[in-house]
This record gives sequence, structure tokens and C-alpha cells, in this order.
Amino acid sequence: MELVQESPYRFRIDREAPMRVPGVVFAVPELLPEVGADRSLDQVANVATLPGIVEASYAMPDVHWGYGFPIGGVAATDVAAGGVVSPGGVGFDISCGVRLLTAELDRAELPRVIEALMDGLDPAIPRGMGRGAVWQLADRAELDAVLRGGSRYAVERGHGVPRDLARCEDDGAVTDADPAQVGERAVQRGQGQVGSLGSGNHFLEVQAVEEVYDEPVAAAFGLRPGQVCVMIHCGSRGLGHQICTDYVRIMEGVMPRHGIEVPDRQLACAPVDSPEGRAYLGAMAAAANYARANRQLLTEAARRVFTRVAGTDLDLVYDVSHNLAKIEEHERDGGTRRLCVHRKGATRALPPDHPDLPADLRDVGQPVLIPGSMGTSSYVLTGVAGNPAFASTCHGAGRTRSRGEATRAARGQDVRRDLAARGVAVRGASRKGLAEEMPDAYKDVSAVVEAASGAGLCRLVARLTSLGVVKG
DNA sequence: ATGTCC
Repeated sequence: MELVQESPYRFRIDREAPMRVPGVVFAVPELLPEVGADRSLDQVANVATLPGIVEASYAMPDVHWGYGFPIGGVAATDVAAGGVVSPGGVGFDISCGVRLLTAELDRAELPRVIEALMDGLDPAIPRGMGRGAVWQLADRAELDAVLRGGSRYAVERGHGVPRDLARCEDDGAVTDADPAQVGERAVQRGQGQVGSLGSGNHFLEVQAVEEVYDEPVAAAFGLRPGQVCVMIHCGSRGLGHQICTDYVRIMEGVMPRHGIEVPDRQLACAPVDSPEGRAYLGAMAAAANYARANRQLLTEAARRVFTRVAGTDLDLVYDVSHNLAKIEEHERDGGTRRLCVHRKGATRALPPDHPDLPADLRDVGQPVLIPGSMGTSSYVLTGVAGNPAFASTCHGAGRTRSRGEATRAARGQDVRRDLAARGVAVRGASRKGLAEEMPDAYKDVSAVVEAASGAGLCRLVARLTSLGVVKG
């Protein structure tokens, strides 16, 4: 595996058979995965072999090893040229993503209420493996309504306000969701988890705007220095996981019939225009809507606490996924092409004037929400014109230590107490969960967003600092 | 990420 530096923030993996296109990694040398220690660059090259892939197999500055595709990978396939869709290019946590809300509360007022807020959030935010959810669905029919309607259905049922939807990617629901393509086991796992955080790196944090890099854009997003915010990071729980599992198996079985060979069976895929490709996209869209409804429900739970304890509502800045495949139109080779853009651990970042933006964000671009590791900083970025990676950028800090290594490193330490000593109030569901997510197990998210910005993938708007963590 | 192996 050889990397050729093309510019300060861009490295190329030259095309060699069976790659159909080169690999491109956006990074600075310090962020590049260690060759040998991490197979993610081999994965970038493997993705470049997929039928119909356009231009390059891209990796964001937070790239690391994943299932088949690297996490932090972007691959677009040309639908009309036999382009494929691959569940491994979306990931197990379908439409995992981030939403950011602002409170009418200044950081200076927070010490007075933070403990009461955290004590209110603690029982209000179901989290951890399995157990608990804000919303008890009546029956399968209501689950189907969630799978079709996402946040839109949640708001219709009174869980939120119409303005929320204007600030959601896809206005709160992906079209073309097909609940009939969701398997029975996925349905069973999904029935009792709508409105729950999950575990791992998912969280709800109370944050404050620490630093503003672009005042006009921050103002357009509704962010000012010192403003208290809430960030929610979660996904489609067991339902999305089961859908990914089911369709990897289905696609493994039909690849020979479609004449597709891949260098890694975890890259199982099928043409977008095939029964299996369409079925996956229908199920994937259903899981995406489940994830969006999930974030909407947790927003409502947090709103009730903020209203009761601090007398403030929460306004939605934006809600955006970082694990999804979307059929999008992009200008390439002098024409408009329909592409299936896989973003796995990569955030969509629409530039100013994009037609999919709400009118009040048209001049400034799409808010891009980048969570940092637990109790550190998170970032708000904005999309820029000329993004070379199909309007995509990074998604977070990226692990440097596995969960097991982190747990060993945390032995004898009290992660919760260490965070509290730095002024971060923590309400975790388990000691083990906190240990696995200790900040030392992650890269510096600041270096990641600076590289993404330097590479022309996005622009920095604001840095948020963590003041309270609710974890699974 | 995930009822961390049906």
C-alpha cells in the first residue's frame, strides 16, 4: 500500500487491478492510519473495486478500520452504469447521526441549574444495551408509521413542533422507505427501542459555545458565544443492526448471479437497479426514519426537562446522518448523473445555495455536526462549494484504542470522577461503558476538523465544550 | 454500533 501526497491535505492510492478508480485520503500525515496497524487503507483500495464506482474511493481525515468499508469512507456509484449499493458502505447503525439544539440560556447561568438538569435527564433518557424507550408503540402498524414517517410522524403525533422538521435532513423523513422489506427479527428488535440512546459512543450532552470562528454563519445557525446547547448522537439501534446483518447475507448469496466479485466478502453488494438492491434501499430508508424518529423523541424528552428545570425550550439547529447511502444527482463529466452516494462515518455537507437547504440556511450552507470524544469538544462546521467528495466531510474523532484496550487503560482510574474534576457532570449507565469511551481512546477531534477544513471539505463555524454527559 | 455467537 503506497500513499502519494498530492497536496497538503490530500493523498492518493494509485489505481491497480482490480481497482476501478484510485483511492483518495484527505488527511495530514499525523492523522494517517499506521500502515500495518490498521487495515483501513486496504479497505479504501478494496472499495475502489466496486462496480460502477465513480471518480475515487474517498476517505475522510477520521478514517479507521470498519466492516468491509472503512469508517470515514465515501463511495459513489453510477446507477445507470450498473452501480451497486452495499450494506457495509452504510454500516450497522443505519442513519446514525447527530442533532444540535440551542437553549435560551447562557453558560454563566448554568452552574445554578446543571445538577438539577442532569438529575432530570438521568431518568428521562433511556440508554444502555437493550432496555427502555421513551415511546411505547401501540402495535406493528404504528412501527410501520415510524418507518415511513420518521421525525415527521413523531411531530404529527405531538412529539415536537413543525419547525423541527425544517431543520432536519430530508425534512425529517427519507422517502421510499419500504417497511415490507424489513425482516421480522428487525421489527421485533425495533418495536421497543424508539426513543432510546443506546450505548457505545452514543450520548446526549449539555454543551456551551466555547469559540466562534465564523460569526455570520454561527448567527444564521442560531449560535452565539456562551450559549448553552444540547447535542444528541444516536442511531437506529437493534433494528438497523439487524437489517444490515440480514442484507449482507442476502447480497452474499446473489452476487454470483449478478456477476459481481469483490475482494472481501464484507463488501457484499448488489446493483442499485436489482430486486436485492431496491429491497435493501427500502429497508435502509425505513431504518433511517427509525433513527430520525429516535432523535426526535429524545429531543422531546430533553425539552421537558429543560422546560421544567430551567424554564427554557430547545430550538433545533440541525439533524444530520453520518451513516447512509443516498441516491443523489451530481454534476460529473459535463452531465448530471444519478449516483448512489455511500457515506459511512462521513457527514453530508451541502454548500450554500443547494436546493435541499431550508430558505433560512440557503446563504450559509448546511450545518455539519461533529461530535468529539466524551466530555471534550464538539464542532459545528458548514458545507462549502467545490467539495471534492460528493458534498461529504468527516464525522468525529475516530478511535485510537479498541474498547478492550480502553477498558484496560482505564483500570484503576475513575473516568467519571476525572471528568467531574474537569467540570463535566456525568450520568452514565455503566462504569464499563464510560471506560470504553474514555477520551484517551480517541484522536483529537480538533486535528480532524482542521484537516477536513484544510482539504476543502467544509469550513469551521464554532467549537462547543462539554459540560454534562448522559451516556449509555 | 449490536439482546458484543442462533
